[in-house]
Amino acid sequence: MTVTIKDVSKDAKVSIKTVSRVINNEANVAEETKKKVLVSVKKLGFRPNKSAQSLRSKRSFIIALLYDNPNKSYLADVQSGIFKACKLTGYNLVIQECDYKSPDLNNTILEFVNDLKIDGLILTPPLSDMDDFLKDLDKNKIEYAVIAPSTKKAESLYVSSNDYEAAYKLTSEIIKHGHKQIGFIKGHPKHSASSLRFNGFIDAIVNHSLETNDDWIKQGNFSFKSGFDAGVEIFHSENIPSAIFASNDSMAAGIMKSAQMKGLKIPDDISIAGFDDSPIADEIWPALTTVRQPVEKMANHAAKILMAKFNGIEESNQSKEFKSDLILRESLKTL
Amino acid sequence: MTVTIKDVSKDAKVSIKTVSRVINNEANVAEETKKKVLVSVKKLGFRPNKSAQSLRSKRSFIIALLYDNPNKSYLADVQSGIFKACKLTGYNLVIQECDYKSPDLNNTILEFVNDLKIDGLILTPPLSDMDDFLKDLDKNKIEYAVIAPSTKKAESLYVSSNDYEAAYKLTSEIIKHGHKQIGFIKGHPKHSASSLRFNGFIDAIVNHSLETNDDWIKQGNFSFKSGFDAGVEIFHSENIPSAIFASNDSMAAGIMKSAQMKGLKIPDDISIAGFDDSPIADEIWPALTTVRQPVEKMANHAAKILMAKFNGIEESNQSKEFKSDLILRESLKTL
DNA sequence: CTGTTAGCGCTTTCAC
DNA sequence: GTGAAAGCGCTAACAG
Repeated sequence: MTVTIKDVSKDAKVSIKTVSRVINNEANVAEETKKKVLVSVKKLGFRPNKSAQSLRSKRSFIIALLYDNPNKSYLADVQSGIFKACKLTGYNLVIQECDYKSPDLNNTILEFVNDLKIDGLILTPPLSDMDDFLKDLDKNKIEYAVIAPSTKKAESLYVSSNDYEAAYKLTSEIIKHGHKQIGFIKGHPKHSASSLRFNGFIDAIVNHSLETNDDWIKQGNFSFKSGFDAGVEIFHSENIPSAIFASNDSMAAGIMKSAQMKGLKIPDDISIAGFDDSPIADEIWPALTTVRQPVEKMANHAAKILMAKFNGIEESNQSKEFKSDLILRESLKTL
Repeated sequence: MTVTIKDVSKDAKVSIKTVSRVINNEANVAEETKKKVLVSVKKLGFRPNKSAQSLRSKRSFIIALLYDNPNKSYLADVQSGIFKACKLTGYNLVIQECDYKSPDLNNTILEFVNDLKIDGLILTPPLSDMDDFLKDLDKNKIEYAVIAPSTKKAESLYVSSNDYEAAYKLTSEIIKHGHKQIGFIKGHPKHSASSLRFNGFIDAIVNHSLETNDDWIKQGNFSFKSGFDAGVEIFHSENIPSAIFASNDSMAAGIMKSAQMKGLKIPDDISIAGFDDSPIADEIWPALTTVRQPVEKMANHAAKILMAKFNGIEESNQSKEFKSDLILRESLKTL
């Protein structure tokens, strides 16, 4: 009925251990023998029983994606990148929603990893920054790669994006378009990207010898509503900036709504820029000038270096920082 | 080091088999004995080794979500609903991106299920409608539940939404708002929801003794661009409808853009309605009147009835149809 | 380079 | 109601 390693060994006239060696790509098998085995494998349609492999070797060929309530399109991109990496290596992908505020997060995950013999984890923000949690993983010798951590530890696997540089570049671009009075909406304070983006903005302003106005700098939390509220406040006064840079697209859309409700034309009366190039950026009118991060590629790389690591392949291109692209669209006008 | 069933049996002074009975909730264990065992389980912190269970019993306590390139926010909702159901039962969730056009879809999935001893599958459109594929699953005795199939087979597990009724209701609502000249943008022809929504629209029009105009009925494919193109065509003529109902929100956003580029005010010059209540519906301005389907709940239910089935619990509330809500927002105006 | 043996941790089978 | 024995399919450890 089901073909086992034993059947293959009989068919190929070798020991089962030799078959095992071949299917695990171990050294010390003569080319000749290997070929013989592979022929039998193919002929019989043999597929190793993962449960048996897992029971014996304590690995599952499964990796897990951990996330805590992210933006939906971000999640889909991350997941897709990881999945594609898994496809290439034959690994499978389990997903695990977490609550980063839960007191038994650590235990839940440790049990999860232990139960399924998960080979490694991929963490997304804000999990990427939970040092406690990461230490617990280290202590338990659980392999992981983090996406977009705020502090990049040389000894750990990570992928990151250049939030600071991208925000700096976008701000410079806005300035190049002739804007001198630029507002900024900050992102969620717990999210490491928020301060990076803000710093990029501020430094660009300062380096171009411009000044900021505290009335134009508002605290948001990445939600549409927080952007809308910030916009309402800003547009309430008579003295409004000529451009506003929001730390993400949802907030930028919120600002656009508040501006349009005030009767302000975009981009004629006010220019708007966002960050992320989420689906909405291109489906709103006027379309948003924004920054695109290669999220799927980043996640793909994270999965690749993770799997390379526990397969003993220490690649040279390990952890790395990815560049973002400026996407110029109609919401930004030249003054 | 790791606690096994043997350790528990020693501690509780019963046989291994009895411990096994207890952890699997089998019958024929005296209450007394059961308690004793559970105490030891807790005391020692025993967790059954899934690989061993799986090797022996050929089940994995894993279910899989299969999808083919869906809308990102739809995927996130479906996934979340399934995940929550899994949490309750202790199952794990593996995800599998598919290409429904691939000639080896069937084999890929059969191997996947067989390799991981996946206990059951959840299918999303368009996989839900691939009869070939479903037959292959049946033949191989693979359990599955489908989300939003076009034909609901009594013998299979499914969850569906009332696309037809919802489209009928939304159209009636538009008519109630005084509109007599209503355009419609169809969805992707391969997607079963497309014709249901269109039929709901047409029937509402006819039952209200109104007429349609072929120039106002366009074929789209659920993409923003297809909505935009349809809008450009419609607004190109002098004779334009007073309202347009697009089969999903992305296309509605596309129409809004084409209208606004033409200088048409929404909803003063033209009313727009969408379908799905995707994130964009509420982040665009003016906000979209649309239909909200309880996608997460549907997926949650699908997972529940699937797991109930292979755990031998034949619930009374099996397959079921979920109701949608009309969401009235600014894009629809009373004439 | 190849093979033998033992045993991972559990459930199945069958006996009592 | 309970238990003893066998063995799922594979890999680790060792021997040669």
